[in-house]
Amino acid sequence: MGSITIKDIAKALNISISTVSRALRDSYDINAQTKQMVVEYAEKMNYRPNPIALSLKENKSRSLGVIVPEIANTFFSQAINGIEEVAYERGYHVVIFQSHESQEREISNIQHLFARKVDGLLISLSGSNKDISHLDEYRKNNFPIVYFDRVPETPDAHKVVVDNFEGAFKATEYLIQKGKKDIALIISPPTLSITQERTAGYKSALEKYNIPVREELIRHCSFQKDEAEQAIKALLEEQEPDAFFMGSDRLALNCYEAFKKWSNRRDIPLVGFTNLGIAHLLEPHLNTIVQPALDIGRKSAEILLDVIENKRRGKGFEKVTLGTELNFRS
Amino acid sequence: MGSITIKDIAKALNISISTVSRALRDSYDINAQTKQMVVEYAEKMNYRPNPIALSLKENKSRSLGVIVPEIANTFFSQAINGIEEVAYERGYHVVIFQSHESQEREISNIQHLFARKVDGLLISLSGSNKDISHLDEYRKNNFPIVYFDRVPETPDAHKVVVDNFEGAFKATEYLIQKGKKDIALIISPPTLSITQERTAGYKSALEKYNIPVREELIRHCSFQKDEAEQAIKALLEEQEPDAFFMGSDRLALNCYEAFKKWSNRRDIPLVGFTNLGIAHLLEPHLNTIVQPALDIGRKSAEILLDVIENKRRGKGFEKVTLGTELNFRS
DNA sequence: TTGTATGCGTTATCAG
DNA sequence: CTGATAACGCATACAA
Repeated sequence: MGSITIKDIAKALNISISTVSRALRDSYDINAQTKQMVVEYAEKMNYRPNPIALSLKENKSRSLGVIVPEIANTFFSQAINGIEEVAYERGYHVVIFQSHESQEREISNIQHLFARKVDGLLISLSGSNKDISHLDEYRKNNFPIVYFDRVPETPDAHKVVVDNFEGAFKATEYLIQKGKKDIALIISPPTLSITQERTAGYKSALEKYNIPVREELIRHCSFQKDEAEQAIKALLEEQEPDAFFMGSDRLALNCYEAFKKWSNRRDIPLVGFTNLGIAHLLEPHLNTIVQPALDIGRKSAEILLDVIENKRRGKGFEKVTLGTELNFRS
Repeated sequence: MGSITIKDIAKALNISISTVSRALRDSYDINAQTKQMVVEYAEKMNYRPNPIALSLKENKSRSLGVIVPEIANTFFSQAINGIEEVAYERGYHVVIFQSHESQEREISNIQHLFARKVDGLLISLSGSNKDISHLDEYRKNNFPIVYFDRVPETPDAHKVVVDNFEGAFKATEYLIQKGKKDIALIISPPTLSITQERTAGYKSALEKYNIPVREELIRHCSFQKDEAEQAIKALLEEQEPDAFFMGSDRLALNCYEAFKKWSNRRDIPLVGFTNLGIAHLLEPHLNTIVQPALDIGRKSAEILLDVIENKRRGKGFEKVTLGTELNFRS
């Protein structure tokens, strides 16, 4: 286990450290025999270059930082799966942090990550973010960052998102086509990009079918359970909605639970933006708009690594929009 | 962003690098004034020691490796939460890998982790493991390892588990007290520690109530969906069980789904060993035995860090057993 | 083609 | 009390 170094190899083979380094690096100017000897010996001794020494030398770590609000959330854990897949394939490893929806922790995570010299950052913004000024310093210095799912407004950023507008539009349209008119929307804090886009999709569908938008049917909730419950309860008591659209992943479950607690109406259809795998097992049924989390992760990592490795010189900022998958009961 | 180094400070203050280092380290023999000057300047310039340089010097990385079968699993993501909490508190960061239930990937992860010079390893073994011979090398060298949830048999290891026997016993007893006698058990591969303990708990409960164990009611399944489905279907058709005990986390959901598909009997109670947060929302109801995942993670990390930091000299190997929480509908 | 020297950021040892 | 120097593992410019 006592890891072997190029120094050990050099000593054993009676050659200089640099020769060993060159042989292993396949550098120019190296005698074929010497090279073979070194490579074979290294193989035999199971030599592995010390990544820490490399990092120190090259001032990079071959690691990517990932910040998500919460790991224990199907969408994010699936996205992380995609990120890891691509990262490991390309020789990077992944350091995961959770912001727990707190901007403060997000900032602290970012500092940690930079102290650790990650080569790039993948981030889905916390729900309590006012802005991304805490990233300004890095953005100005062209530090590689890719935002996914919850992205900032600025066009000067790489982003991977789903077509939130379309997903919300389709969901609302589905409910309208079921004859519903008073469709409640429970949605994430207005600061988030997803909130705005999904709300717009919802309103646009209503407009298409000439249904007036009732602002009192729209409620913003952060991700605490009781908030969702309050919203649902108030809506049920005050507005008598004939359908519910839960516009955000974790919110969807909290809302579903609250609905089940406060209403036994089975004629009120429920639609949620969620990657929860078990929605189809629920009674009453929860129709879902599912995000291609794995692909989001993959694509984000690909862009980030391309940026890091300078494989997209001059290409400018990219925004990738993926489609959503609709699971509606016919 | 261009991180400032101890060298920059020395130059700016016209003193030597070593003096700066000492001032910052609060080492012995240092003039109070000099120290103050350095500390203030470092503060002002937002100096952060380069962890990579430290790692190289000290030959450790202040990072912990974590290997779990799957992140996108409530139990494991909760456990990781606990691990991270303790790790960050004590100044370590966490590198997470997934074995995807493959021993091959587990081995590759371990190699990766060691190349990265993690200071210790937290691992929950993959379901396809034959043994832990791939860890022998590290175990022999006293490399700090803590196993959690899915642990090896050897007593020469730190382990954090739940009382699987008791949990399974209680679950079975609950079903017996509901008047059930032909209780089917669907359980993980026999190689896993959890499998053996839970099966023993199940059998012990039957014995206590003088119900003969019918081996044909016990089915082992790995974690693929169709396997669970086959098992449930076969049991329903061939054995007519009057209750189901699903003895493993991911299995539970697959089995539940299969049961719902192949049977509409609502008089057959279901109990599952699972941390799935939404069990109470399901119809038919899924009674659960919940593992204190967060605490398992916390405790594992604590032990590991104590081992790493030599805070438990001479204490020998520790096995911590935590209780399960029962969510049975009365 | 190979070896020597240097530096990445830090701490520790040894002189002064 | 402070400074110079070596060392951690590696890659590389320069010298031979």
